[in-house]
Amino acid sequence: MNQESELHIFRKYLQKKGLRYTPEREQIIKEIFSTHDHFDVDTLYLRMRQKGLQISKASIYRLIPLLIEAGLIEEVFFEDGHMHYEHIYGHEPHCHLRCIGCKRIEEFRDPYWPEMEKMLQEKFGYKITNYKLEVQGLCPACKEKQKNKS
Amino acid sequence: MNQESELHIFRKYLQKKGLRYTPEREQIIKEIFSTHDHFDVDTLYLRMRQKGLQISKASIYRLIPLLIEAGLIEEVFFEDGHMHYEHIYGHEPHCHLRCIGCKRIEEFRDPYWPEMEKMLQEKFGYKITNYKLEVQGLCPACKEKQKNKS
DNA sequence: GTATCTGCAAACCCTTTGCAATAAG
DNA sequence: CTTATTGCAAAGGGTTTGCAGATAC
Repeated sequence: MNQESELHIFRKYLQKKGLRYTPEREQIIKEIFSTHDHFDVDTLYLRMRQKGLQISKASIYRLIPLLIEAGLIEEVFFEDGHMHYEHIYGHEPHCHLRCIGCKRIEEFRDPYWPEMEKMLQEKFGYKITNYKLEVQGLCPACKEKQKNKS
Repeated sequence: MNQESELHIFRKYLQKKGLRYTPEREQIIKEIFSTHDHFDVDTLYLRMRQKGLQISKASIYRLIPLLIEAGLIEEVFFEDGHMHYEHIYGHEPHCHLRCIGCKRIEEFRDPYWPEMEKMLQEKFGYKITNYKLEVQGLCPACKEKQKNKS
């Protein structure tokens, strides 16, 4: 939950891989974990520029696979022509409910997952590493708007 | 399940929208529904070329949003830099279990979905239109391979 | 007849990559 | 000192689009 932990985990990951801890990487990670929100490369880049941090997009793009492998972030969905990411370290596993009208995203816990996971392991013999549940629909406000149109 | 139905549904959709039913569109749809598999634009395009059908990629790209809106196909995942689609008309709703090793995909039914849907509708007030559950892991064969490596 | 559709090629946009200079360990 | 990293700009690759001719209705 606090920034030290993510940086610490990432440093250990870099060490194990023989990679280097640079000021650029530190700044990017701090920026990513400064909010609890999903992010995409462009938004992150602009956010950093606005704060006067001079980081190239290339460095962000090159960092992302490392953060994923280190278990700190993951791809959540591809939309509007680009990938969106979210933190996973320090977050309860959760699913997304997205409004197709206003693009709002609600998060919720999947109470059935433990049973489902067991079922999949038994039935298919897989070692499960990851799951992603995404539900789409119309939020109350957009539902209302749509009703008024028709 | 049979090709007439998809074409029929699509014709009705076009009519309602004031759009046109062309030989090109018919050929693309027939090709898409000639298998039960997922597909992507490039593979579909090459498959059609090999059969001697002269269709431009642009026509495929322009048709896809219509097929989605008509409820015949849907985006399943973005991988290797491009989108993958699957039929939904005439198919039971199902989820995907993908092996991160060999990229194999198993399909399964989610027995908990009806309850989950009800829960989401009650808790968030959404009108649910769509859901997508994707599980990743290692299939038995790839699990074995990985064990031997370490 | 009129508006949509087609194929082509160019444009677009996100992402990756080659390179030379820099810096971490 | 050695090897990874940076920023830049160019290349890559999937997808979209402008256009002029063709065609569904």
